[in-house]
Amino acid sequence: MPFTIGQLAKKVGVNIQTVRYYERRRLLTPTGRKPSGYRLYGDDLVRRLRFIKNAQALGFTLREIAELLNLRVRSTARCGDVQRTAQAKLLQVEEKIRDLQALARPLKGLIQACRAGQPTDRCPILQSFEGERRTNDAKRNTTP
Amino acid sequence: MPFTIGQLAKKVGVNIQTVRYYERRRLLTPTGRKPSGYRLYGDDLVRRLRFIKNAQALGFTLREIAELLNLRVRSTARCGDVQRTAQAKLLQVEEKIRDLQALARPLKGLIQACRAGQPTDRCPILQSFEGERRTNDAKRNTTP
DNA sequence: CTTGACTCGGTACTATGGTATAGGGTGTAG
DNA sequence: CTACACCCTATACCATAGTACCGAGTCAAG
Repeated sequence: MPFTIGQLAKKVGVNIQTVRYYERRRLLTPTGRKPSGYRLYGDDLVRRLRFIKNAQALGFTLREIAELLNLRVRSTARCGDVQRTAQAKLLQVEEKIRDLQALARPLKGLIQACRAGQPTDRCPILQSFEGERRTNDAKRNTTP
Repeated sequence: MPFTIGQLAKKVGVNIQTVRYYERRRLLTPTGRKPSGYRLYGDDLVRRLRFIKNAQALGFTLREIAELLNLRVRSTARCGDVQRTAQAKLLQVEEKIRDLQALARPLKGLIQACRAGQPTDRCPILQSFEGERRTNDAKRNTTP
């Protein structure tokens, strides 16, 4: 019992055009087509679409999301590639987690300060992550 | 010993145009100006600019970043606002952390599988976050 | 067998976050 | 005092991610 693009879009809460856009970007290929040409989707594609939207909210670009989705061990060959990519993504993810934890701290402090009626001078948020790491951003060109 | 826009941009590794763009967006006001009109920046603005770039990599929009940067307890008045915003941001941050941890798990599994030479059928990443929460996205219009 | 909701592909438009370029002024070392 | 690197404003342009609209075909209920 597969469903149409409109039903998929409604289930996940995205625009129909967006679904078609992801198809052009090779992120979300329909399970099949009706003879009429209508796209047909199964539940796995609901999960995939949700993944895309969630990953986006974490600061991954569509290009990076495609990379994540293509990660799997097909055979012993190409395993080096997969391992390298997965390792790189893992480092990226772990850094994001650290940064978010650093950001959570002053937010908690702020909530405390409010409760205590203690004015906090300057901006306490700035104390969170001051590093100059700049790990991210697939879009940066390394040789300008 | 404040410095000019070019030096600021170089310190943080962003384009000069970008710094001016953030100024237009009211995210980064120079400390002062020379009589000639040259913008002048201090070390606090280096930190602020780094914050902006880091927060962006975590999936916050410039609008959200401005909100974060304006969070501080000025007086006992307006404290309700601050507390509410900080609380909302904290929840958002904590959800991002959970999602990233969920994403880290299959990445680790993948690296293990590679080492063991165990092919993983299908895409193991998809198992990470399947929820339909959709907390994020300040840009969604609530009434379409 | 018509009507209304849905879908098709294609093209055009939008918002966000930048980046480039033009035309002119500033600052300092030689 | 001039050459060169830097800065100014302003405007134009770009990529990414999405959205809207068009004319035409599809599908199911009445």
